[in-house]
Amino acid sequence: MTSEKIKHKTTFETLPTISVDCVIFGYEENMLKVLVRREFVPFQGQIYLEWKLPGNHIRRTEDISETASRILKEQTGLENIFVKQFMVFSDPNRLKNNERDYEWVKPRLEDDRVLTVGFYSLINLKDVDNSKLIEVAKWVNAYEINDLMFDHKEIFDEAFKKLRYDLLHEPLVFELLPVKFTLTQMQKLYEAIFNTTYDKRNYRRKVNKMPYLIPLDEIQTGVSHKPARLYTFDRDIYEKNRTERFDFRV
Amino acid sequence: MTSEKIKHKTTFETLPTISVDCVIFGYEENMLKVLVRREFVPFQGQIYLEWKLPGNHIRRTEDISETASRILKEQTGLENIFVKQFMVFSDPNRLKNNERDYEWVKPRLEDDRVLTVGFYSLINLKDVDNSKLIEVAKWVNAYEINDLMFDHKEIFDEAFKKLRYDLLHEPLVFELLPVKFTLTQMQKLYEAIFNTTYDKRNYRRKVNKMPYLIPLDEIQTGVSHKPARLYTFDRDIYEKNRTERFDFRV
DNA sequence: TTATTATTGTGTTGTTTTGACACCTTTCCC
DNA sequence: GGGAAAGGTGTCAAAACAACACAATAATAA
Repeated sequence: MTSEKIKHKTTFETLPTISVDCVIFGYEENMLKVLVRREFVPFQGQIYLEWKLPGNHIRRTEDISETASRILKEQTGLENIFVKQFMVFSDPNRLKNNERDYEWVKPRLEDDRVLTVGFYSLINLKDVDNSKLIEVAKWVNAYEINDLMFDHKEIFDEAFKKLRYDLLHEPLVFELLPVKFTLTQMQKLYEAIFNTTYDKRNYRRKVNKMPYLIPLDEIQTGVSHKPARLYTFDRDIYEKNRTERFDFRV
Repeated sequence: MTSEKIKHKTTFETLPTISVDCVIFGYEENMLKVLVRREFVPFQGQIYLEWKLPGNHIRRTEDISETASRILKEQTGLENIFVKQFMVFSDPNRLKNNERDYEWVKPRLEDDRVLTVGFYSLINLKDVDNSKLIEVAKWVNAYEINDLMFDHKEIFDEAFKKLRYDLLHEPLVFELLPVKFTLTQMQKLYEAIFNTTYDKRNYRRKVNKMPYLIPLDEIQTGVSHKPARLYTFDRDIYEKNRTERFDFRV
């Protein structure tokens, strides 16, 4: 029984100097959203309402992707979600730069020198059961994130940059869309991510070159305009057709 | 004096669960090279000659870029060199997958659960004074790296991938070239990195669109063919002209 | 001195891609 | 039935791309 207890302790033991912070992107109503957590921060006799990214320390027995997936499960109730590491933040003073935030976090830590690995995640918000969403969490328009605890704004900015960067190489938008979607939904998603607009005809010509974008024999229902044709993403075709770019920046 | 001694200890204190491993790229004689370190590994009565990437634990007071630069200084004697983090490797068993390597490394560690942050670095080999190069280090053709200790081959592969990936966004090749270089030198460098060939006329037309590639009024000397015109990279122009790509993968 | 070698530097053509642009068709709601 | 709000479509000029050969120039050898 003692040996069982020690083994159990190792499984859940966290490494005090390493954490994972997650930038969880979702898409809904033509808006790119990010999940933030609320905290009440007492400071000098006042209570401040603050927002931060979800995060946690890694466990001794975990790979960091497992940590990220665990955080996601805790926050949204979802499993098997796309997660990708994007950057390490390792300033020794990263938690100390704001006095208020530091006073709040210090008692929660074993060691206040914490390196964090940033992960971004992409969620189709149709899959999110809001009753499973952790009570203190909220989806915020990605373009309205302007003040977060610690260096979390910087982490968010870097994640957003990396998402755009990665879209040059991989069609990640499918992680944010339902299984069946219209071309316009996808267009508006790209527009939301890149904060730009694409000409519909040019965009349709471009995406129709994606061998893994499959037109369905179904159309939208319940819309007060001409119903759009539905499409889906074929992961097998995508994997079979992946090619590397032998290309460089001018 | 006791307080001074404690302060000194903190400055150099390393974090036992976090390290940095460096993939140092150099370019010479039309070959892309990588710096590897030799180790003699005793195992079951035999001594094995092994190669690994340079690496070290981070210090409590260091940002990981500082760690990477410190490793570079140790290995090559150089300072102010381009370094970029590319990936975190966090498998809890990453050091244990090979028994021989593990037995060698174990006594050197405080904790055998070590997360590492991979950095790649780009060096102009003309800047390297080989007398400053650490004795146990060697430059190896990047295409001939096939067996390294621990997960270092995987780290190397990922760095190489990221280098190519990043070249889609930034003209990093200038970090590998001397201040004055010929267009053909640069062409062969791109060819070495992408392991492909470019048509000279098409390549020249493409690079002549780089606003930051400055033709000099100098030509090569000491060559037994028509001397090529020299060019240089203007970082100020590059920074002024940076634009983001609103582009996605088909 | 001349010939040889090994490069450097250059333009053209056909094909493909890109950027800019407007209007008919289809559903729901009043 | 009319209006609103979309979905879906093609053309043209310009730019980019892929494929392709030979004159010019320095060092070295004969």
